[in-house]
Amino acid sequence: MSVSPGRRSAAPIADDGDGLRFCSTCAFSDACLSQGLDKASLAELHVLVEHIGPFAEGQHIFREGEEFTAIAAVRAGTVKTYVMDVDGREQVLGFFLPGEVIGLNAIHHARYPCNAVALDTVMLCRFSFPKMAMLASRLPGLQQQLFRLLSEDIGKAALLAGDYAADARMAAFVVSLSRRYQRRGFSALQFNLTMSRTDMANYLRLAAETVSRVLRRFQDDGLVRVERRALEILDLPRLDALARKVLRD
Amino acid sequence: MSVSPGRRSAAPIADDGDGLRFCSTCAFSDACLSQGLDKASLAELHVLVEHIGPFAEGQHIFREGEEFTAIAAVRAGTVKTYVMDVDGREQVLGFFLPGEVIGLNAIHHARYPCNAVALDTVMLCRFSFPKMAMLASRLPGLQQQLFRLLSEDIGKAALLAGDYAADARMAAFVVSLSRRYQRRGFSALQFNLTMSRTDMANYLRLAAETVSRVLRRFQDDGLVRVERRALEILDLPRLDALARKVLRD
DNA sequence: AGGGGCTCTTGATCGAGGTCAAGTCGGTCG
DNA sequence: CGACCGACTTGACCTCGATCAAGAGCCCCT
Repeated sequence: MSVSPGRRSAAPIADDGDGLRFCSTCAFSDACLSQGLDKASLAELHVLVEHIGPFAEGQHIFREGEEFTAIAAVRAGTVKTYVMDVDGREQVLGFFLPGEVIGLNAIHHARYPCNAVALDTVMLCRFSFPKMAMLASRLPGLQQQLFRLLSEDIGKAALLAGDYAADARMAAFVVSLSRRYQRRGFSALQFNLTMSRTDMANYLRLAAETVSRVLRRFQDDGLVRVERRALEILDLPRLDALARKVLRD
Repeated sequence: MSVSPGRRSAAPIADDGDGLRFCSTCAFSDACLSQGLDKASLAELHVLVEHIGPFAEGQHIFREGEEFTAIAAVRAGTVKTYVMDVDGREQVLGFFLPGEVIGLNAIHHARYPCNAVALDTVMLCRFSFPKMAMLASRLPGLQQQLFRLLSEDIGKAALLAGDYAADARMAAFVVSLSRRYQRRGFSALQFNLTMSRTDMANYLRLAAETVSRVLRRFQDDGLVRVERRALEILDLPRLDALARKVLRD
């Protein structure tokens, strides 16, 4: 990606006797790229991995307009992507948790169309995209997985586009985080909001004050317990119901 | 796609002496799939094309939940994609003009996540996706083009997500249509709105009344001339300026 | 400890756009 | 031709969330 990475290291491959296995340091974070691949393919994919980081809070991973060279899976921490409005206001496009892939929207113009910044200490698995594409030509499973990831992001982006009430947006956001953490093996009911209220507000297209008020109301209604950045979900079903309009599962 | 297509025909390939050429009946509509491909690749791609249609106004091309088998390039007419809200309200996701590709967001779940309906008489070029993916393995140019198309749609979807004023949304919509028509060789300054005010409103997340009022204001300000579905752009620069917040070029 | 930043919260007011209601226009059908 | 029906327009009012303003809590720093 850009100039900023801390350290780099080749990815070690562990052999557990049964054959090649994913290296423990990035096993779960690669999951979304490697789902459905056989061991031989995994090994080939693994050669492409470059572990980079740590990025400190506030450090940029790439910036709008930079040449696109690689996609990256988040291994640890949270990445925020955003663009700057014509009048200098930040527009948050998304938050990427461990296991999720950043940079997919850069393929089209061969330039990153947005900025990506670390919200806390971030570790990444970097994949050269040209090399990845070449490999995908030989590995149908990998190609398919890339198509799937890209296609998934189209839907995700459309999610926030609706004109939902502030409650529905907020609930959907919380439920989405919960599910994504759960999928990666974290607690679904207790986690930290790694982003500021302002970031959440920018993402949800609400004012920061509204985020505050809605969270307050959620707490008063016994849906969640919020204290600073720590969030506990107390009534997931009711939260789900609120989020349903947006998430449409 | 689903059960409804009218006629089907194999795609004829014309030889202009200089070698294989795209058949005239779908030359431009395939453009976005075929950009950057050499002649040999084009010929291979062409074998996959199935011309289907015409679909009459109101006829569905696919429906939410149906098994995903193919993507399709619009050859003529306009396709609207939409989903139904929990409380039965239509949410318009997009309009697809000649040359644009529908079905890309279905790859992920192997099911169409939305409905697609013809707004007027629609002709399509249908491509079996499994076959297309296989071919893409052999033709790096095609694979790249598919990645690009998918990546492009991620950005497009994010476009509407911002919290823009009604004017900006409307202007961006008109400018976007203008550019897309122009790219396909149609007039950039005079075209028909093939969708109803309600559809536009649903797409732009506005009330139909607001769409009416904004168009009225645009006309009073000398930006456009609207009469029923016919639209003429009178002051593109000023319209561009209004749209800028949204389109960010 | 005591500032001096922040992030976040809470309250008061305002406005863009939604909603409701009533009309107008154009097209279609008996 | 006239009645009807749908798409569209226009006006009056109201609501949700933005904005403005002020205060509370937390953290870092000397």
